[in-house]
Amino acid sequence: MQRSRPAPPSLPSRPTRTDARRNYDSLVAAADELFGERGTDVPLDDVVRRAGLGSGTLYRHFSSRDALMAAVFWGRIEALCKEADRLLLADSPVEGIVTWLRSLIGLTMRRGLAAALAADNKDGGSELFRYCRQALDTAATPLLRRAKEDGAFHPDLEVSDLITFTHAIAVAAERAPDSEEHADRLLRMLLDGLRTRDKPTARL
Amino acid sequence: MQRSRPAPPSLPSRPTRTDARRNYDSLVAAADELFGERGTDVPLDDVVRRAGLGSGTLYRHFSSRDALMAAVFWGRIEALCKEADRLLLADSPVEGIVTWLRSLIGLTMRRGLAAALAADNKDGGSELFRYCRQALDTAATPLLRRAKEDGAFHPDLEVSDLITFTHAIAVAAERAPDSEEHADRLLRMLLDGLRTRDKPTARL
DNA sequence: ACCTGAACACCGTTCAAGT
DNA sequence: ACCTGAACACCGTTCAAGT
Repeated sequence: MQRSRPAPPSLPSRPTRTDARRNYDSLVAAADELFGERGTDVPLDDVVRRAGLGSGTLYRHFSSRDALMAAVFWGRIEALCKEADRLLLADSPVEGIVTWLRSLIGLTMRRGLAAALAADNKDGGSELFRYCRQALDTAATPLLRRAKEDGAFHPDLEVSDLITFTHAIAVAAERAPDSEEHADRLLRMLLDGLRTRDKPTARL
Repeated sequence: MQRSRPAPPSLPSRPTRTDARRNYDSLVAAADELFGERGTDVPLDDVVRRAGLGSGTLYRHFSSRDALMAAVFWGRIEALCKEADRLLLADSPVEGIVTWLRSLIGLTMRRGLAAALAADNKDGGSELFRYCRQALDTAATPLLRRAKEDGAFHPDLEVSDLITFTHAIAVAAERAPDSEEHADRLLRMLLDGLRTRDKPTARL
């Protein structure tokens, strides 16, 4: 049950040499800051400049913008996957997965992460993002299965589709002033159905 | 009831001079082809080259890539808006809007249009895309209102959210081999709820 | 008025020289 | 081993010269 999760295919590992590791960390820290301030499409040159390094150093450690993004976000994604494991022990299967979906939205909303992960669907997406998606899918699978076994979710629902919808919520709520509440409202509607339940009083 | 829909704020109008109009049309045609073949992020230089023109001509007619995309897609979006008007006369309010949502997915799936419209949420989005979104919102509003009056949709549901979810479906189904069916399945689940209905047999 | 294409700017990426 | 920064490539955008 404690099987370790493998690292992404090409996630650059932290170097061992002291100066190299310091540079690596500076780059990740600078990128984290700038991604937050100005979005994940900030010029890499600015990341390099804030880290006080040469541009070649960035490419030594990160083969692409995606690799840098993965290094910045991977820690948080991993934490989210661990949370999924913990939530398997929740009293209510439904509460377990809903709590997790809220956490997912909390991570992806802002920062443009949701849009990046959602857009990654297309074949052109990078290997690293596909790996992030897959890690989230894998983590959520037992949560969803448990909820299905409880009869609480549509049997045809696939994890990847559930997460895709969740990304849509994050993207949509991102612009709203009360993004938290807006996201919650959308999540509730998504789970309960945009159509009202068939009640005796409603026709059809 | 026949109120005319205003043109987008900066949608470039077709020039009157014969040679200019021919160039304009060549650019739109070339862009339409290349967007279909290689995605909407194809280099503008290639569009210019296929049209057999100078690069300055493109910028004379289209102030940005978005303006070009708008010119390419605006006709189809307008047609979709008109379809919404027609569907207001459908026998069943629910069928009316569901049919329209299917058409919307049909337009946005492939071509990366769904991703572009969805990503446009963020403030950085262009004025033209915001206009496209708004045109779709405006067209769908009476359809949704009618369905709500019929008691078929959640009263809290906003048009923009419904369309956002629909974009998510288009993005998600785009990669699937059987995209049409996949999209249909997701749409059905979205409307009916990802959670199963509360049945006497299911607990909670 | 409109068109052309060379020139410019921006940014990602590489690589020779240096530590 | 790793770092630097100049050099290169790509692509969007402008503009002087031409019709």
